[in-house]
Amino acid sequence: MKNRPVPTLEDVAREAKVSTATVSRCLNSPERVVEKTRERVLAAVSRLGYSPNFGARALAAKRTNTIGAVIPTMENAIFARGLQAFQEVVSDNGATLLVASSAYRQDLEEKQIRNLVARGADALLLIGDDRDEKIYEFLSNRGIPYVVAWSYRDDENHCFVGFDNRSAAKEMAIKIIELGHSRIGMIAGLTRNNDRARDRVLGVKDAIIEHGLNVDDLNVIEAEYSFAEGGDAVERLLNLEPRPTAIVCGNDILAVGAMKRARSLGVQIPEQLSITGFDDIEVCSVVEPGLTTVHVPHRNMGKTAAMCLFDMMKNDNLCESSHLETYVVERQSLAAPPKS
Amino acid sequence: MKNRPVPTLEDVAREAKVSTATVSRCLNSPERVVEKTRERVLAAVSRLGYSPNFGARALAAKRTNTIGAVIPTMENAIFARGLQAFQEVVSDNGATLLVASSAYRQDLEEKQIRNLVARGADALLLIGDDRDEKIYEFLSNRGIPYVVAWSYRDDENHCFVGFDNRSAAKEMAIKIIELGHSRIGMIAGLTRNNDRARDRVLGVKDAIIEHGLNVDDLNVIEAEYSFAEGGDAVERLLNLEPRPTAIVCGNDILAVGAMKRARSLGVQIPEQLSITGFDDIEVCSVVEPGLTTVHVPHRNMGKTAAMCLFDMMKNDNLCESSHLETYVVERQSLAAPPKS
DNA sequence: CACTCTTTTGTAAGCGCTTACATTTTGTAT
DNA sequence: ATACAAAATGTAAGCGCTTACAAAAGAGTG
Repeated sequence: MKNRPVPTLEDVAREAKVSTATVSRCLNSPERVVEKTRERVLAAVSRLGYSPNFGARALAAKRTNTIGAVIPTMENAIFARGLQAFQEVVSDNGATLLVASSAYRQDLEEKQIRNLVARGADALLLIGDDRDEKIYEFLSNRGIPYVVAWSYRDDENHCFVGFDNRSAAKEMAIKIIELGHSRIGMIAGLTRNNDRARDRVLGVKDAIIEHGLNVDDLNVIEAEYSFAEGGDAVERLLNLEPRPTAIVCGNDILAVGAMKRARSLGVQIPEQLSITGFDDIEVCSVVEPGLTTVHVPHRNMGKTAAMCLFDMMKNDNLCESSHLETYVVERQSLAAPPKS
Repeated sequence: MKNRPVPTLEDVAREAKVSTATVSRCLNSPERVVEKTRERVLAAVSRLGYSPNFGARALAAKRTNTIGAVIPTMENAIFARGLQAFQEVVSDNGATLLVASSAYRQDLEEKQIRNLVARGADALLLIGDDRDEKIYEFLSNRGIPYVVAWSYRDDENHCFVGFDNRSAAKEMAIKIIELGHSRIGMIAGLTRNNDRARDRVLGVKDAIIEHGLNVDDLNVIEAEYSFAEGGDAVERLLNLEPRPTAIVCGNDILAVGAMKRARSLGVQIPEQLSITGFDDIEVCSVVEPGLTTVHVPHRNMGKTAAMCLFDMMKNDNLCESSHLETYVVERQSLAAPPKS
C-alpha cells in the first residue's frame, strides 16, 4: 500500500502551466475557459490522476451537492425501496446521497443529523416527525431544507411528503369492523419514537370508537420488525379469552409472521382468524393466503420527496407538503368472522 | 428560513475566552484540557449551537472517520442486511458510514467510488470483484484500504470477506443431481458486471459436468431481481420440451417468484418440480412449501468486513481474507424427481 | 494605429479547522 | 522560597480549494 502523494490543484496547474484559478474554472465552469487551455488542463488532470479534495472544495465554495438521509434502518424493505427511488432522483440531479441510519434511536438520529449537516449536506430527508423540536430549530437556523417523509400531518411548519398513517389504519379497521368483527387484536410496531407506528394504533382505535365498540377491548401488543416477533405476538393474542377474530398488524412483516404462526398452530386464515398488514411489500402476494394490507406508494414517496427537496433548494422556499394516497389491497387474509 | 450565520470555532473560542486551539482540543482530545476550561468551552459550544465544519476538519486533519460503501442497490434485502451489520460496527468504532449505490452499473460504481474517496472516505466496502483494474490501482495509489465482500477468491491482491459463490452453487446442484434429477433449469440473476451471479451459474455447470451430465442441456435464463421476473422465467422453462424437473435459482427472490408462478400454473412443488434458492432470506421459511436454499451468513459478513477494514486502517496492512461458510438449508421445495 | 470593450487568465485572500511549537501556568521537590 | 518538570494553553502556519479583483490579451472601431 504505497502512499504516493495525492496530486493537488496546484500540481495540475504547474503541469498544465496555468494558474490554479484556471484549473478550478476548467472543472467548475468549463465554458469560461478557452478550448485550447481547457484541453491542456484536462490532459494534465488525467495524467496526474487528479481528483478534487472534497473538504477543501466544500470549505471554499460553501456548497457540497450532497443530500443526506437519515432512516431508522436499512434492514426494512420499506425504507430501502423508498430510498432507492429517492437516490435515483438525487443522482439525476447531479447530487450525491449520504445515508445514515439511526437504529430507531432518537439520540442516534440527532447525532446523525448533525453529522450530515456538519458534512455539508445541502438538504435532508427525514423519516417521520417524532423528534426533538430543537433539531428543527437547528436545521432552520442553518437554513437547511428538509422533508419529513412517511408521515403526513396538517402542519405548516414542516414539509411533509407522505401519507396519513392514522386514517389509513382507520380505514382498514373500519373494513374489519364492518365485516362483523368485534373482538380485534393488534400487533403494532414499537411505538417509542415512532409516530408512524403510533398513528396506526390510533387509527385503529378511532375506528373502534367510531363504531361504538369498546376501545379497552382492543389488545395491542408491540413487537419488533420480524417474522418471529409477529409470530410470538399472535400466540399471545390467541391465548386470550375471548379469542380475537381479527388481528390488525402494524406492518406486513408482523402480519406474515403472525399468519404463518397461527397456521402452524392449526388456526385457519381467514376462516377462524383474519389478519391484515400494512405497507404492501412484495411478500404479501406471495404468502398463502395472500395478505390483505394497506398499500403505500413507497417509490413514489421517495421520488416526490427528492423532487420537493430540490425545489426547496432552488427556490429557497418551504415547498408544499404532498399528501399521498393509500388504499386497502384486498387479498385473502381478511374475511367475515366465524359464526360461533 | 432565516440564515443566521453559522458559528465557527473562533466564535466559540471568543465566547469561552480561550484560543481556538483549546476549543479544538476540547472536541478532539478532551483529556488534554483541564476540566474547568473544558466545561466553559462545552457550555459555549452548546450556547452557540456550534457544530464543526466537516470540510475544514477533513482538510486540516487529513482524516475523516468515514467509511464508504458502494452497493449495487439498497432494494435488495441481502445487501440491506449485511450493510446494517456493517454499519453497526462502523458506528461502534466511532466512524460514520457513507452509502452510495451503483444500480448494478459499472460506470456509476466507478463514479461513486471516486466520489467517496474525494469525500475523504478512509476506507471502502466493495461488493464483488468484477470491476476495472484501474479502480484498484486508484485505491492503492491513494492508500485507501478496501474490502471486497460477497465474493471469495484465492487472490492475494485483494482482501475478500465473503463466500465462494461457485462452490456453494455447486454444492446445491450436486444435491439436486444426486436426488436423481437430470433435466435441470436455472434462473440466474443478471450476470453482467456481477461475478456473484456468474459464479453461481458456473457452480451449477461444474456439478453437471462432474456428474457426467451434458452441460448443454442446462437452460439458463437470466432475470432481474423480482418475484415477477422469476415467475416469467419459470414459465418459459416449463414450456420447454422435455420439461425440467428441477430449477436452480440464483437467489431466493427469483425462486419464490418461480415457485409461486409454477403453483398457480398447477405445477406441484416439489412433487412435479423442485425449486431451490440462494441467500436464505427470511421469506424462504414463510412461503409454502419452504424453500430449500443456500444459507449465506449476511450479518456476519457485514460485521467481519467492517472489522477487517478497521484492522487494515489501524495496522496499515493488507488484512487476511475471510472465507465464510455457506450451507444448504433443506426445506420442502426440493425432492426427488417424479417417476415417469 | 490608438482607443475602448470584451474575453481570458492570473493573483491572492480567505473558507474553518488542526497541530507543531512556543509560552504560560501549575505542581513538586528541594 | 527556588528551581524545574509537567501540564495547560496560546500562536500561527498551513490543509486544497474557490472567487473577487486585477491584469493581460484579443477584437473591434474610427
